[in-house]
Amino acid sequence: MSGHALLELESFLPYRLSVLSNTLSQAIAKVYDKRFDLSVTEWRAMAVLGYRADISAREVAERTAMDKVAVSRAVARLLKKGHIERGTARHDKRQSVLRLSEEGWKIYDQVAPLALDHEQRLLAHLDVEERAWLTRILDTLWKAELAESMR
Amino acid sequence: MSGHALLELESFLPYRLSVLSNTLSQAIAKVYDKRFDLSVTEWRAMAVLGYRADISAREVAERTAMDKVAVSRAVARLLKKGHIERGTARHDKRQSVLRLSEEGWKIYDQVAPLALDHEQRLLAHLDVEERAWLTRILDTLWKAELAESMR
DNA sequence: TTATTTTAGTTACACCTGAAACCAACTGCA
DNA sequence: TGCAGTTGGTTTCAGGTGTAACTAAAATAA
Repeated sequence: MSGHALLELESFLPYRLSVLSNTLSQAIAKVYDKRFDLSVTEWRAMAVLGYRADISAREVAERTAMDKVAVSRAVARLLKKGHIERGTARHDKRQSVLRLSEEGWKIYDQVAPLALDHEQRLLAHLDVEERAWLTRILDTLWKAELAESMR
Repeated sequence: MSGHALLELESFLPYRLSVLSNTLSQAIAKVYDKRFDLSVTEWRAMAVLGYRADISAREVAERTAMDKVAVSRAVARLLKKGHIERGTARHDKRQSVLRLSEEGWKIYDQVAPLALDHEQRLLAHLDVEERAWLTRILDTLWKAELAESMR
């Protein structure tokens, strides 16, 4: 009976997720930071634009779970580097229309395989059953946390 | 055949982990930030000190997976607020010896249950089997990533 | 039509962060 | 001893970040 709540960080779920995900993200980030001078936010923006082109900054924000300020800055940097191109939506002059430039695609085509590769090397440690559980569980937790955050 | 690697962010493991863990951490962080004026790093340091007292800053860094600069700053702020106390190790005058102050314990005793509560509410969405799988899988991934980072 | 509110995106501010340089104390080895 | 290298911890600097305030355009309402 210590009289204090027992919070062991090492087994506390939010902490474990955080450490794992940060280590993971940084490991991948380091690669494209050193080799391609891309920050995490920049790469995320490029990643969604590689998957779906001609979308607005707001939609990039939604799909990357970054806030619009972060996106605005990432977009500004990517424009300056020439990795993306920006137009204006015909039906709404406020909205931008973003897409990877030819240069951008060249970088995407190098970085995306690296990222996927890292993921595969990790997943290689899990068998089929575990992967299925993981996917399902992350999905459940994500929905739960979403609901939680709306309370 | 698009000719480009298919990287769908929504199903990319590092991305999913990152979004989930950030949302989760921030949700918890918001509580103790608003109510107790504690940053994530500060709370993490307090959490390990609540679990194991009289350890050095280096050991806090290890146990929180923060780097020593972050710990140094967190410790400085916690000292100023009076939440922790600092001594010097007898056998090594460079090392600090950190522990929660009485004030610090009072805060710990309020925050720790809140954090544990949030975790419980999340875990409530998983059944016993899923929790077991999650624990095992996170453990595996963590070890895999550690090995990966040493390559 | 005009007035009000909402939305897309940028800017300003104050804070937080990591990398590298730094200092002091310790260790290992000759 | 004494010198080289390592380690614990702090400081500095250059950027990144979130919040709030802002502008312009669009949607809504009167």
